[in-house]
Amino acid sequence: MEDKKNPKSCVNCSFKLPLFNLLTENQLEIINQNRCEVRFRAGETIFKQGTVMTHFIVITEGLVKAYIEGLNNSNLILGFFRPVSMVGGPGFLTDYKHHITTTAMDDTSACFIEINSLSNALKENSAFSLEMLKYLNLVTQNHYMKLIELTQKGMHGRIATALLYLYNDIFKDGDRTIRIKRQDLADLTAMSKESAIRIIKEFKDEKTITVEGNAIILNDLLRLAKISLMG
Amino acid sequence: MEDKKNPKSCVNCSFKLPLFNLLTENQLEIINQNRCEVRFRAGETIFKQGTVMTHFIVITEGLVKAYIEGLNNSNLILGFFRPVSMVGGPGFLTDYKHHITTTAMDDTSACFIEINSLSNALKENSAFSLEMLKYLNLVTQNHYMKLIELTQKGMHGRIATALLYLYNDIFKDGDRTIRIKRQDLADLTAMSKESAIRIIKEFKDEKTITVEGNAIILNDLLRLAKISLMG
DNA sequence: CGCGAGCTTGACGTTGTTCAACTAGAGTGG
DNA sequence: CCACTCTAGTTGAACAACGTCAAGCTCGCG
Repeated sequence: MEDKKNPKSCVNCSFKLPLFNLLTENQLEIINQNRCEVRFRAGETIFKQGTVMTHFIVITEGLVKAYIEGLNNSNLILGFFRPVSMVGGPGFLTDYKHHITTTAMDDTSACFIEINSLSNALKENSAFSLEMLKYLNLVTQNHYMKLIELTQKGMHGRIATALLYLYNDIFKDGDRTIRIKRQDLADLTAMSKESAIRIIKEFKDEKTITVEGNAIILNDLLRLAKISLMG
Repeated sequence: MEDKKNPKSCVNCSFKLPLFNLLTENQLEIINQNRCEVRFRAGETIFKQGTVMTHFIVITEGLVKAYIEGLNNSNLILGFFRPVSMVGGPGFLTDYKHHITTTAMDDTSACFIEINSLSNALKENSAFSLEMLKYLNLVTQNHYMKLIELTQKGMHGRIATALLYLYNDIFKDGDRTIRIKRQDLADLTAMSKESAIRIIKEFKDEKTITVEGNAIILNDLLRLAKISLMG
């Protein structure tokens, strides 16, 4: 972890989320004075479930995994985040604790926004807080989908959905390659690592995907979509 | 369904949620002018997943079931609601669609609050919108718990948790009796009706509960809590 | 070279679903 | 009053889905 000088202010930040364009220069300046930027190496924990929530985090570089630490040391991955994403948490305005853990998957930069300056901005700026409400509602829609996905689909469908999610939202850089560890794929789809491996092998044997170590190439997106719908 | 006269205004409503005490008399009056109260008979649908979301609903009487209509005609019950509860939905400020279906379990009264008057109040009143953010975050905490519950526990644990939820939150009227249909218990715990029946029978055989038709008496709360933690 | 982390595989047991049949009770119409 | 029907509950047997355990593998790295 390395602290960065603050060459730029939130006011003219090039990583600014659209959401923050609703703030006045003055409001941004106050947020700017109460933030810091931190770099994480791959594998490091950014914040941990159960700890006190003092900051909102905005990912400005790298790749982050967000997961719930559940029962018997098994995790449920809620999703991955690329720049520029806000990673808050439902502790805000409630118990001010983190309810999830986030770790860096690649070397990652995150902007830590102090929570009080954020809630002040929300109090002062109603357009901003309505956008925040909208954001939370989108998150909730995702949770609904995830609940149905994980409770009503078989393993093939869940893996197919996960692969398409990773392809569409996380590794959307032109080619059809995604990179993920087997354990992470299992934690994303709520199954055992061995089961995830077996499904991946089936997809490989039927040429739907090609596997090269941690890289998975999606050959047949249509077939994956079909399996995802109900496999 | 029977329309009620409007003898009272939101301003002095006795069913008002604490949240709404943050509004000024004027703001409440505007909401009052754009609301209506509707009675539903047991079994009737209050609003249905997929339809346009024009109103927020506040339950003032009765009992309501909220569920996601998932795959293959199977539902996932998110929870039950007693007066006084707000039942919104993540369509607010996003796609303005209902993402869940709600039905009346008993004869039920609901206050329909027009969405524009609500979002105007949110725009004007920052304390109100911060409380709304808080409310949404609490809902999200619940979704996290539900995700872990449904993906990481066995059937015994899920049924025990469901029984305790119904006892603590929905049927908290002194005695230890809850009332629920087997199919609803299955939809609440993401299992088949037959499986729910079998677990209930096991609990009955070991005297943890007593069953009389749709009524279930929880004899051994401690044991249920233990099973709920990891059964 | 040896070590450790992640990957892979097979055998096996458990968990949970499906299907089909049967039961009980509540309403309905003759 | 009796058939009839509909819904909800119940049960067992067969089956499928999924997890666990144990072993062996690969590969990068010190």
